[in-house]
Amino acid sequence: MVYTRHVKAQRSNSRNEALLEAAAHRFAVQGFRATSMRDIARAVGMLPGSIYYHFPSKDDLLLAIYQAGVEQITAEFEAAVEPLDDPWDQLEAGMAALVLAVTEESAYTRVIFKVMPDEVPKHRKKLVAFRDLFEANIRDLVERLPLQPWVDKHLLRLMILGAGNHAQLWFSAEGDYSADEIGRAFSRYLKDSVSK
Amino acid sequence: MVYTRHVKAQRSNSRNEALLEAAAHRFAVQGFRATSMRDIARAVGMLPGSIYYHFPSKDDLLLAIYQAGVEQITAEFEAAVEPLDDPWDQLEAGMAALVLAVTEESAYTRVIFKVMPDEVPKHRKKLVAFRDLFEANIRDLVERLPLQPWVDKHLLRLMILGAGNHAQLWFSAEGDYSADEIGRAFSRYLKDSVSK
DNA sequence: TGACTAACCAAACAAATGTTTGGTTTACTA
DNA sequence: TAGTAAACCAAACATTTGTTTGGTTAGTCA
Repeated sequence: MVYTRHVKAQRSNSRNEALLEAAAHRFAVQGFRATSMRDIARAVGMLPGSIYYHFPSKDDLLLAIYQAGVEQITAEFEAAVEPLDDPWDQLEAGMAALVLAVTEESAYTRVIFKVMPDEVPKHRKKLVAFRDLFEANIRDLVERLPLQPWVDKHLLRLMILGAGNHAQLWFSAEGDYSADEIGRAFSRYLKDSVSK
Repeated sequence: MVYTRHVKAQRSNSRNEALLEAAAHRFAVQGFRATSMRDIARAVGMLPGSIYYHFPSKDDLLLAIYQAGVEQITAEFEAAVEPLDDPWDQLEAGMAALVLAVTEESAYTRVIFKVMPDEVPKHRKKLVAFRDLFEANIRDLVERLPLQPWVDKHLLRLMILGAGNHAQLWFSAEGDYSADEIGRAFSRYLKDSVSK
């Protein structure tokens, strides 16, 4: 019984991940509504109805992707920031990690910035909560910066997020800039203005 | 004959604008795909099929909105920037105009930043062209800034656009900031860093 | 008045959508 | 080897979608 469950979990996880990967890729490229269950099924080589053996609905598919995406980007973000001591070095590394997350090949993180919570009313609150979970990292990062007194930390955080988020629209893997270059450039464009 | 056409144009324009206004509002709030022709029809008080007397398709509706939006935002942008002499004052006013455009009540301009060209393959090229038409204004604005030699004008322009664009996601009309405040704050956060 | 047309209605259509249902295969276990 | 359950197929279902078609109304013009 227990052993049987273990085997099931293993098998299920294998196809589960393939499904999540394929769905995430489509969601990141085409968006949520423009991606049909038939698209996803075709990508993993099964029939549309078969997806419902693994996930109860399309909405829940996105929810799972959101969760995986937040876990991944948070891990990447912390790995890039925590080793550094200087807050401005942290900003530089953090923005680089952000731009990387919205442009990298792995689609889980990209979905978070491509698909907005309003598109899935059923899970809107949960999706917002997931986003907040990540954005708290940026909030903390800004909080540690020694800023001029006239700088609004709230607005600065939203500016950082917006600049990074927007990169997904124009970033090209074969382009002139790497995600790292972009993130670090953005942080340089801010530092001397707002720094104390 | 000519007179008849004139009358037709007048009448048609009246309902035409009502349709565009309603469609733009829905597109700006819910997005393109999430808005059905039935939604739009209900908003203007007619049946879905009747829309096709005024516009040949849903895609063409968006195209017309895009055009109107670009004309409006370009006009607003130039009206805000041209009277000013100092390039940095122009940046401040330009970013304020940008944030206003993505958040203001009139929905035409908001649609441009909400609905991406890829969502309407039929008119993708034309939509991109319309966007470029506006973005050229920001390009010119950045071009006039006296910048440090290490500043990449291309990246700076995209950062400005991203920060402004992103405001549509969190701006609240009853919130703590006006569109003007936000835009001017953003420009301040950049100026001293990149200025020569 | 009578013809004409702009503007709309009423109803349907074909296609695509998310999802359900019942059956079938495959592999492991007792 | 018989049985069990995971994993999937095959086919349909109900709904929503953009759109079309033929008819109707109201106002204009000669």
